[in-house]
Amino acid sequence: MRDPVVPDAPVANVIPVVGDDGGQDAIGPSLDVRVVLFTIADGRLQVVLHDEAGHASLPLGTPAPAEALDGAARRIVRGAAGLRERYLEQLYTLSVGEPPAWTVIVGYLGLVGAGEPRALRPGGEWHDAARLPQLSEADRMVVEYALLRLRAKLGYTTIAFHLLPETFTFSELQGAYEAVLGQPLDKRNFRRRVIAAGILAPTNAKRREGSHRPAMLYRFRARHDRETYLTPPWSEGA
Amino acid sequence: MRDPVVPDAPVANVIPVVGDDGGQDAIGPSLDVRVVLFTIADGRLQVVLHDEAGHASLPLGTPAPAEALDGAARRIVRGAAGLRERYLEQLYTLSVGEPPAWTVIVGYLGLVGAGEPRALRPGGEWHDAARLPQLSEADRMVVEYALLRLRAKLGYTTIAFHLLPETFTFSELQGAYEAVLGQPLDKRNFRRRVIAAGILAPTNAKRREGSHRPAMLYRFRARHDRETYLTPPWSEGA
DNA sequence: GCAAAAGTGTTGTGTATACACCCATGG
DNA sequence: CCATGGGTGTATACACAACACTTTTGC
Repeated sequence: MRDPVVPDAPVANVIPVVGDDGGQDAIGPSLDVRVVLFTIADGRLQVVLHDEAGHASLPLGTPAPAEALDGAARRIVRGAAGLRERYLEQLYTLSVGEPPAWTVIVGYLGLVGAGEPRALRPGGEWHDAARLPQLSEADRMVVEYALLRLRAKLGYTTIAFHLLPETFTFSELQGAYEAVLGQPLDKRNFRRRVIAAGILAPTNAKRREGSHRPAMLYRFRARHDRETYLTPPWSEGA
Repeated sequence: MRDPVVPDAPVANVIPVVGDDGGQDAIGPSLDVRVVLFTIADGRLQVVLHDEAGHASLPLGTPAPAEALDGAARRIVRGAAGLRERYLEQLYTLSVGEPPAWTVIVGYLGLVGAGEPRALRPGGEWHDAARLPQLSEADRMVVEYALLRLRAKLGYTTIAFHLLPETFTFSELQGAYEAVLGQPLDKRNFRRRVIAAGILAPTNAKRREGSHRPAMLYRFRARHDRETYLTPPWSEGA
């Protein structure tokens, strides 16, 4: 039978299923929340890292007792990075290390709009997503997955708008897509699809910024289709 | 500025970002892994619940120190339910309750093929996914999200095969889709699409099981496109 | 021969792709 | 007047939905 055979659990000592005790007897893991915070600058996708003592790491923090995980992630963005995110989504949870360094890591994806202030607290720095310094195994995994999800969601959600300022030109929007996907897109087809989606509201303003025709400015028409995001209904999303 | 404004964190006391200490000083949450285990029986989508003392709950367990979360989920399926899953995927992590009952729950989605033995340990029972008994808030959320993900993934992955026996007829496959989606599908369009996807290998066998024309048996052609699943590259999937 | 499920095509409609030129402006 | 990015349309291929009848078998 050729069939997805699943290997046995690595540690596999049988721990009985607990009903609903506190579970405080065994030594628990430490828990931390890490955020992969993206923005677009100079037409390139960037990520916040904390460089300390020569090695870089994702901004992270420990949830306060009973603090919602989304709340902890928000707090990390605000506190550690000094930023205000526009979108936040839980990615994946993994368990790394051996006791007593056993840690459960909850990874988050965050987006910062190009309109917001993006100055970072000391120690934090924006890095090109394409050329990241060496990271821990765990951080690498989280970043890699964040990128995978972000790229995939460009296709079927309006997530890209959270990377832009409040009003923006078509070229900026297209540039955001290209920066995330890492490949150029056809201008006419791009416009057609975005317009067909009906998610842009034109403003009357134009942006004049060079010796060429001024560009029309648009605004994201909120229609925040939670539906298509495949995000759990209870999560607070953006 | 009409714009995804994010409310402040609920608990919002500033906890400094920790570098990489063990974090063992604050009281930690208890951690459990819960699995929403689906199968198809009698043409209906079913879920394992543990009925104890009158109220039902998802099968759950506590990860052993340093045990991978996927491993813990597998162990729960094997141990608590007495089953062997064909597919397993992490869903979401949530933090519920107040100290000292503070619990971090990692939710999993599991699939059991209709070919496998599906007898459950005492206390476990298969319930129609459409008519579940009352569950805790947390369990309800996890089940609801599992269904959402499963339905969505039917559309762009081959996940449905993990709900079927090793060989199956077209009608069984279509029935699985219909059971999960909760709506009928057109036979001809369904066949065309599945064949076009090139994921079925015909066997020579036929199934004869009534006073009507025997059906051709197919086998899933493994091509396990991890790609399309949008599952993290490090997860062990099925 | 009849009941019951298996199997099979065509047509229309919409959606995605490929592709090249004129427009408005500043200097 | 020229360099620069802004803005526009068409033709073709492909994907998806709607829809009904013939085939093979057991009884």
